[in-house]
Amino acid sequence: MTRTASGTVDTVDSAAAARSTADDVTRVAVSTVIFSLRRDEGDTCPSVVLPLVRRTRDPFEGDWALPGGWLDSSESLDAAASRTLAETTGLTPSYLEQLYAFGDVDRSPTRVVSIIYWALLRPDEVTAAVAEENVSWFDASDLPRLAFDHNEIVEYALWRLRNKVGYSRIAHGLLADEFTLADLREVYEAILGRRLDPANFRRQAEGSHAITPTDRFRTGSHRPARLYRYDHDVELADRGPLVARH
Amino acid sequence: MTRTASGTVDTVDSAAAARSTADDVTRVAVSTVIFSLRRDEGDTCPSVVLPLVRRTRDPFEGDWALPGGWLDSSESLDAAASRTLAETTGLTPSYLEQLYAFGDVDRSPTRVVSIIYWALLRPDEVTAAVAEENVSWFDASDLPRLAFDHNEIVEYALWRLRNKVGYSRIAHGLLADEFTLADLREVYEAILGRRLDPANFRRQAEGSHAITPTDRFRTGSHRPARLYRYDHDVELADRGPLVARH
DNA sequence: TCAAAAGTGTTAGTATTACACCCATGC
DNA sequence: GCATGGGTGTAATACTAACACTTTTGA
Repeated sequence: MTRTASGTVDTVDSAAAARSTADDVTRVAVSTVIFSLRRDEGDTCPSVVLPLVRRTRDPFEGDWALPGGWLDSSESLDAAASRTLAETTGLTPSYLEQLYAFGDVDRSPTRVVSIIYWALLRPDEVTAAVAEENVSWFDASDLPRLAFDHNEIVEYALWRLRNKVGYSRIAHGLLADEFTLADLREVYEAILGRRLDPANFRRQAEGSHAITPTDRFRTGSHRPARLYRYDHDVELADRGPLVARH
Repeated sequence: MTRTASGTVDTVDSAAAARSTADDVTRVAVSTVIFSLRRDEGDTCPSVVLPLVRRTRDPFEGDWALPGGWLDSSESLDAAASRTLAETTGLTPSYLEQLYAFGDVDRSPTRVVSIIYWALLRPDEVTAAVAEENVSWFDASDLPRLAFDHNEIVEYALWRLRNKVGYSRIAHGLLADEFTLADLREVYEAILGRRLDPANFRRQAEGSHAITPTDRFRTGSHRPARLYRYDHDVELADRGPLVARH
């Protein structure tokens, strides 16, 4: 059994073999940008927040970084994202999707290719992480200087989030099972950074057939608001052929 | 060779076993799905085609696979995609973008994480590859069984292409510098797989401010058609913050 | 009763679609 | 001339945005 070629074509095998001296190996890391929403006391609208981990060793010791870890040779990329996420933050997000592979030569002192995922957390899923050591939540629009190229990565993840909220149903990943239309609208407003007309938003949401009204209401300070839940038939279906792989 | 998984211990020879610690390292490959359009003789509309490379050794010897190669430790992912593409096919596409990272454990006999790119070729860029050995062009809708998980990868790339053509200007990457509106429309029709109204398409294209009319015409069998070219100011700007990195 | 959020109605503007029609050229 | 694709006009429809208005609750 020849152990040389496997990835793609083999016309470059000899060159690759010559290069693959032990410490020349490029390692593969997996990290995740986790988004959630937090509403500050008596605030106009919630803001996008994400958890970061303080580095305890070089390089970038003391700096904040995305949660992650090394890819284990016996697990898939998706599994590595879930595992490293749980290990570093204790979180198990409801929504997890690959974002991009970053592999510039100088993005780390040693050669590291990082497969980045992004995740969404419902408000009830957030509790786990607040107790963890070395984990802290930051406002996405007000980040410190992060380790490696992680500032750039978060910017890209935010761009994807804002884009995807326009044509997909990912707001689901940031809401509890039951929610009012105002809750849903606030998710969109927080991500898009602008107010939306309640009347028009209601019509769009109801017309999309992505949500179904329940017969329950949330009572509160004013007129009770009807609670809705997502149609599970409609969710996803915007990630293409890849979702069928699991 | 029909060896499937790497787990059958009794069939592994001693040399391979001796290397098995080194093989615990996951290697990184880079491959590319290259799309172009080909119009068959007297045909209704062009079809999407892509070049594949025949494997000359195990695993999947004799099968067709995506062009690619190993990531060199001294080059970025983008550079590796360009380099391996040129080495295996002689092509230098005008459009090249990362697609997805595939890393399931059993996608190859040895552990390989493949960073997949996708590319678009203008008709004038195609010539280089037809002369290469072991390279052949296939209709995207009629592929043979490919090596590894490359069938799945091509499906995903096609999905991305069809999606992106809806909100982006990537048709640019499949056309020569100057083109008629019928040329442009045919690109969309080939990718989307349906006919478009010429009148409405014209208005949309002209109203998008992505193209500018020249004062030249293409003369042919009927009334001459005005030639257009793309506004270079407008192109791209749909890949988010990542494009600024080069 | 009043403030405020829930929810409904209406209208203007804009984009999409379908299709009728004229124009210019090669044969 | 006439067939064919290039190019223009137009009406119907659907979607979007703006905003006036009614309803229902807690205080």
